[in-house]
Amino acid sequence: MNLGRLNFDRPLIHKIIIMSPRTKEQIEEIRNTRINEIFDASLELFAENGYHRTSISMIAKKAGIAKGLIYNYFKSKEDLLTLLVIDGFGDFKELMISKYKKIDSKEKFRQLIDDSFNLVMQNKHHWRLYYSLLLKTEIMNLISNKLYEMFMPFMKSITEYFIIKGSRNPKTEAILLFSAMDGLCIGYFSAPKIFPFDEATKILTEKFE
Amino acid sequence: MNLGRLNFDRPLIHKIIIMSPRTKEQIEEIRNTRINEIFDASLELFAENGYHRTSISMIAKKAGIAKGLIYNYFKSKEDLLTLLVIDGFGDFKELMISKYKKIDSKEKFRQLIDDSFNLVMQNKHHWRLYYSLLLKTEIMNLISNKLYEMFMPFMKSITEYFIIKGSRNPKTEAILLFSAMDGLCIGYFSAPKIFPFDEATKILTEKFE
Amino acid sequence: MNLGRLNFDRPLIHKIIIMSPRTKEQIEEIRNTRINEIFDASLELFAENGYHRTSISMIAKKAGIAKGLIYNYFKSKEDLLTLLVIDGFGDFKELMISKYKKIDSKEKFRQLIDDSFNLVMQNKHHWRLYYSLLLKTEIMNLISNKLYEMFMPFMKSITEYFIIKGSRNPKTEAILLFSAMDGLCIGYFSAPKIFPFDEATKILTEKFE
Amino acid sequence: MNLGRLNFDRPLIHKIIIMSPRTKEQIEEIRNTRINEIFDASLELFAENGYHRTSISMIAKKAGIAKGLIYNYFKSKEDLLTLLVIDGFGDFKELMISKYKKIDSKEKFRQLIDDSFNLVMQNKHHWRLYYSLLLKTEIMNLISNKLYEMFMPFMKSITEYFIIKGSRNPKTEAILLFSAMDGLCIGYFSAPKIFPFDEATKILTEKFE
DNA sequence: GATGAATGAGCGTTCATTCAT
DNA sequence: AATGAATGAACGCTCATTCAT
Repeated sequence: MNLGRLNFDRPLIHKIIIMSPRTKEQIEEIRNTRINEIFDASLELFAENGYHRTSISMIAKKAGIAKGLIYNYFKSKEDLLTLLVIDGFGDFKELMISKYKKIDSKEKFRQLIDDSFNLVMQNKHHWRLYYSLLLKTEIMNLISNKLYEMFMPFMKSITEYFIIKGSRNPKTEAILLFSAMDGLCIGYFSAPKIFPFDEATKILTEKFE
Repeated sequence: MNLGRLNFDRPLIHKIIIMSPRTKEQIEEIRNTRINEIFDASLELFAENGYHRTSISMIAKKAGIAKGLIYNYFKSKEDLLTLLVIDGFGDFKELMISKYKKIDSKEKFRQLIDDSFNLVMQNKHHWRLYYSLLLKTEIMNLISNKLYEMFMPFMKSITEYFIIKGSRNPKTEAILLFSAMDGLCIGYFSAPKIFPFDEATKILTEKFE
Repeated sequence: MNLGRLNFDRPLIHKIIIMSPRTKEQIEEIRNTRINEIFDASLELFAENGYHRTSISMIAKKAGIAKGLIYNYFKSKEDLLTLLVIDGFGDFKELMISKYKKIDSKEKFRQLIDDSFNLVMQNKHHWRLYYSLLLKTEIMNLISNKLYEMFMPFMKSITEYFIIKGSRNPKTEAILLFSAMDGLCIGYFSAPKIFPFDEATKILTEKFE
Repeated sequence: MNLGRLNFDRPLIHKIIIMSPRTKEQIEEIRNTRINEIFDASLELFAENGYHRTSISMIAKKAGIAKGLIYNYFKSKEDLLTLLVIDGFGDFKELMISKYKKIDSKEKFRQLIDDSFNLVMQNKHHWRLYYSLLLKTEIMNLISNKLYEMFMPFMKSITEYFIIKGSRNPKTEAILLFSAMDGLCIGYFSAPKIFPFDEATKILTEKFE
C-alpha cells in the first residue's frame, strides 16, 4: 500500500446537489400572490362585517393562511385596511386619467357619470368598504392624501364642464354632484334589493348635464 | 345578659332598608332621568370615538353612574345603540307630522328642505352617528322598521309634491333627493371645515324645487 | 263599592329589601386583599422565572383570579412590576429612617450591615427580583427616583461614618461597600446552597468597620 | 423531433449545481466567519435591548444573513446565548492561565485586579450580558461548568495569595473579593456615567492587598 | 450553505357582561 | 335602584422555529 500517492490536500471534487434558495423573482411572485389573497379575503370580510367586526384570524382563515403571515405583508391591521382601500381605487384613477381629462360635451358628461357608477357596481366590495369608512376620522386621516389624488381629476373635469355650461357656482355644483352620487351609492349599498339605482342615476344625470 | 359577647362588628348579611315610599311616577322619573343621562353620554362618546372605541365603562364614567347600572336600562351595548339612534329622530318625526303633511307650493318645499338640514345641523352628534351606521347591516336590520316609520311621511310628502309638479318618475325622484341630501350631510360630516354646505344645499333645492 | 274612599295618590308604604352596594370601606378592603394576593403571586413567579418568562396568565392562575382582573388593579404588566418592587423596599426604608439615621460607633455600623443583610434574607424573593432587574435599563428608569429615595439615607449614614473614621474618600468608600454588599447578595442568590454568605459578610464588615 | 413541444419555461424541480470544490478547511472557515458575525450582532443587540427584546430576525438582519441560517449554527436562541457568553470569556481565561498562575507579591496581586477590571472595560458588551444573566437559573445551569472552568484558576490564585498573606479564611476572602468585584462591575453597568469606577477599584485593591 | 415564506402557540390587553352585595 | 369586583373570550400582534427551495 502506498499512501504517499494519495494527495490529501488536493481539493475533493464533489457533485453536490444543492437546493438553491428561491430567486428574487420567485419570492416577489409569492409575495404578490399572497398579498392578493389577503386583499381578497379582507375586502370581502370588511365589506360584509365592517372593519372592527372582522378579526385578523377571520381574514387568515378565509385566505387559507396562518394568522402570523399577515404580518409579514402588513405592518398592522390598520395598515392592511388603508392599503386595501387605496388599492381598490386603481381602476377609477386610471379611468379618469385615460378617458375623462376633458369633458367637452353633454354626451361625454353622461358617459363619465355612467362609467363611474359602473365601476362602483363592478367593485361593490371595495366601494361599500370605502363608504363605510367615510366617517371614521382616524382612517380617513391616513388616506386623505391618496383620496385627494384620486378624486381631484374627477372634480376638476366636472368643474370645468360646469364652467363651460355657465354654472353660477361650478365648484360647489361639482361637489353637490359628487355628494349626490355618493348618496346614491350609499343608499344602494344600504338596501341593494329595493333601491332603484339605475332610474335614480338617470334622473341625476339629467338634472346636472 | 352579657352584651359583651355580642359582636356588633359582625357584618350584616342583608341590610334591610325601609325605603321612603316612592310612587310609580317617581320611579318612572328616575328611570327617565337616568336613561337620558346615559343617552347624552353615549351620543357624545360615540360621535367622538365611534361605537367600537367607546366602552361601557367610558359611558358610565361620563354619565356619572356605575357600569352595571347601564344594564338595568339596556339589554346590551347594541341595544343602547339602537335605542339611542331611534330616540334622536324624535324632532324630525314631529316636524314632518306637524308641519309638512302636505307640500303644496314651491315655498313650502323649500322650507321643508331647509328645515330638514337645519335639524341635522342642530343635532349633529345624532345624525353623524346615524350616518356612520347606515352600512352596518346588523344594526340597520334592528332599526329599519323605525326608520321606515320615521322617513316615510317625508318621502310621501315629497313624492306627492313631485306628482303635482308633473315629474315623470316622482317616487324615484324623491329617493334621489333624499339620497342627495344624505350625500351632502355625509360629505359635511366627513370634512365639516371645508365643505360648502349652505351653498350646496341651495343649489340642490333649486334643482329639485 | 266605594272607590272614592281609596286614595290612589297616597304614597304606598313598602318595606323594600334592598341589596345595598358595598360600602367604600368594604371595597377598599377587597382591593387591598386582591392587590396583596397579586403581589404575592407575582413576586414569587418573577423571582423564580424572571419578569419576561412570567406571564400574566401564570400570575392570575397562581393568585386564583381571572386574568382580566389584574388590569383592574394595575395599568400594565410593567406597572405591576414597578409597584411590586417599590412595595418590597418598605421595610428597608423604615429601618433606615427609624434606626440608622446616625451611625456613631463601630458597634452601630456592624448592626447596620447585619440588619441590612438580615432584611435581604427575610425578603429573598423581593431582593432577588430587584437584583435581577438592576441591568434592565428600561425598568430602572421607571423606578430610579424611588430607589434614590430608598438608598440615599443608607448611603448618607455610611458616608458620615466613614468621614468620622477619617477615610480619605468616604463617598466612594460608601459606594464600594454598597457594591460589595450587592455583590455578596447576588453571589448568594446565584448559588444559595454553596455560597458562604455569613462568613463573607463577617469579613466584609471587618474590612470596612 | 419537435423542439417546439418542449416547454423550456417549466420550472426545474431541482437545480443541480456542480459546486466548485471546497476543502473541509474552507468550509470550516466559512462556518467560523458566520459564527463570529452572528456573535458580534447578537452581543451588540443583547447588550442594547436585552435577550428577550432581541429577536432572531433582528440578529439576522444585523449580521446580514437570513433568519434560517442561524439555525444551521445554533440549535436554538438559548443555545446561541450560552455559546455567546462562554465565547466572551476567552480573553479572561487566557490571561489567567498565561500570567496569573502564581501571585506571589502585592505588586502582582494589584496587577491581577487591575488587569481583570481592564478586561471587563474592554469587553463591556460581553460582561454586561454575563451579569444580566447571573440570576437566570436556567441559563446558569447550562454554562455553570464552563464558568467554573473559567473562574477557578482566578479563585485558586487569589486564595493562595491570601494563604500566604496569613488570612484566617482565605477561601471565603477570595469569594468576597470576587463578589465585590462583581458588585462594582454591576454598579458600573447600572449607571456608567456616574459610577466612580476607578476610585472604587483602587480602594477595593487596597483593602484586600 | 443559504433563503425567507410560513406556522402557530402564546403574549399582554380589552371589555361586554354578570352578580353578590 | 345602584355598585364595581370579577369573569373569560377574544383581540391584535410577536417570534422562535421549520422547511421547501
